[in-house]
Amino acid sequence: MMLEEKIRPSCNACPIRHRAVCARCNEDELTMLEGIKSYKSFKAGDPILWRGDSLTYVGSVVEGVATLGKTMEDGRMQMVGLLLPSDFIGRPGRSQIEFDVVAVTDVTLCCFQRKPFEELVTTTPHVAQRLLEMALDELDAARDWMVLLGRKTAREKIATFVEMLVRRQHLAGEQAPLPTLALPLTREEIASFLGLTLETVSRQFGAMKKDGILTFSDRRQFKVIDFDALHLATGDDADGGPLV
Amino acid sequence: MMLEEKIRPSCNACPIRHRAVCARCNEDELTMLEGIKSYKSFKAGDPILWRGDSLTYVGSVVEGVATLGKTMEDGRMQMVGLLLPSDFIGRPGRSQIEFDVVAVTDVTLCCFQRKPFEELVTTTPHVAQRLLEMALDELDAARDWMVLLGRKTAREKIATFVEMLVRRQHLAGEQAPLPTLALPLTREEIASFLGLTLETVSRQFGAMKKDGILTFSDRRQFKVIDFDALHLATGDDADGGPLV
DNA sequence: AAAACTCCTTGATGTAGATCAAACAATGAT
DNA sequence: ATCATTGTTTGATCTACATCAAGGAGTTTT
Repeated sequence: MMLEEKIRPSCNACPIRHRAVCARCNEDELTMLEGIKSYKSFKAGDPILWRGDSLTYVGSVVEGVATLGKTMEDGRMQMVGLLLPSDFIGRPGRSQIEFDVVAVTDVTLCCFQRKPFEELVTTTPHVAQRLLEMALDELDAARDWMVLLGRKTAREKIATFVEMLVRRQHLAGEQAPLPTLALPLTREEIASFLGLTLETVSRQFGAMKKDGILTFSDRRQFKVIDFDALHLATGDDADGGPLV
Repeated sequence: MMLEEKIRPSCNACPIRHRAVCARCNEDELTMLEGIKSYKSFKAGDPILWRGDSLTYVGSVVEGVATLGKTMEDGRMQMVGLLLPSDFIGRPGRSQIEFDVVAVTDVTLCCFQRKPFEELVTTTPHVAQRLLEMALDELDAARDWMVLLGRKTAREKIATFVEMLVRRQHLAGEQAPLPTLALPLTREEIASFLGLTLETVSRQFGAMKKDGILTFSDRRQFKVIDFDALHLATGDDADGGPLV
């Protein structure tokens, strides 16, 4: 909730506070959206959508963390996205979803019925445009992640992942110099995001602790001590392209 | 050219034959598009766009094959997309491109000036909608490729790649049972698409030849002998989700 | 027709990270 | 308090693929 307000101040005026669509909606459109809107909650661990499920809703994360992934027949699993507050779920124009969506913490979604939502997309250029913009952002992020999966070392993967978390959580909070950050995923979940095993993730966290880049107060609570060293360890170039 | 006509018969009536936008354009829109359209050609090996280049055009591949990729500072390279005829290049709403686009064969593009094209997107819901649809398709493909990069073995990667080529080239030609297919990329380029080295690619092709799945007449010309074995080798499930 | 490329294959060796295995928290249940 | 359960660390070993190296097979250049 706070997040959306920070990103798009104009959302304050919008009863829906939905990053995707409210920024330039007029009164009629907002009323219409309000009518097809509902909030849904999921407990940590709950599946939200299963591959092949028919999509009766689209929406976005209001609170909590969910993952987007695919499991192969023999059980190998790859996460393909991390859904944090303000991220969109579902695809207007598609009746089915291709990936599994799972709540990793308690999650609240703000949902719109898909059919009427698609009506809105069809008739309202700025909504379609905003969704296109978001889809292209996600596409860039997915492609950057392909570089990570295909070419980066285990250490570079971990560093990139941590840097992404910092960047995403920084938007929400203020510019405090050394904030303690929450690690919303288990070692196993991180591993399946990075194309590694949980043991390798654990060892790399250990190494970065030893190298004075990170400290852990709790297994799921950490601080970045040396941002420069962290960035250096990502293998990305100086300016640091956008990643998720 | 033939390709677009097969995919969207309605494009026959459209002077532009541009899969992205012409399907439901009216006369005014077509005239407008015609005015900002131009064809551009590139020789095999030519860079088409470099990361960070400002995008003055958007467009799509009419003929030839191009690759989309990113090179890390130390030279490691990952391809993140293969651009075949009808594929779109560039992002309305973005002034810069995040990846390198390179012609691997001689390439012809059909280009539109970005600024006026964006005007059209802003004012014409069905164009924005069509672009959204395409972006979501690409996103699904990118995510499937993330599963490949993160979790598949070398053999599975090669099998998946070959199956994708078959699928893409099948749309163009007719349902001939055993067509000879062109391998548009070198071993090195395939390797950088699959997150492997060229030696591993070569060895895996060798193995699949020995196993009676493929035959090569030339290094760049092959036939699939055993489609079932090929699909089995991909590691994907029976129904075979869409991949590029 | 020889030289110089570029691309590909094949072999020998090395290694990052997987796999196997055991023990150690932290949490929650009885 | 004790016992499960779930997540994490750490160690020993293994292996798929990378890396290093050399030679072959087509092209293009001279």
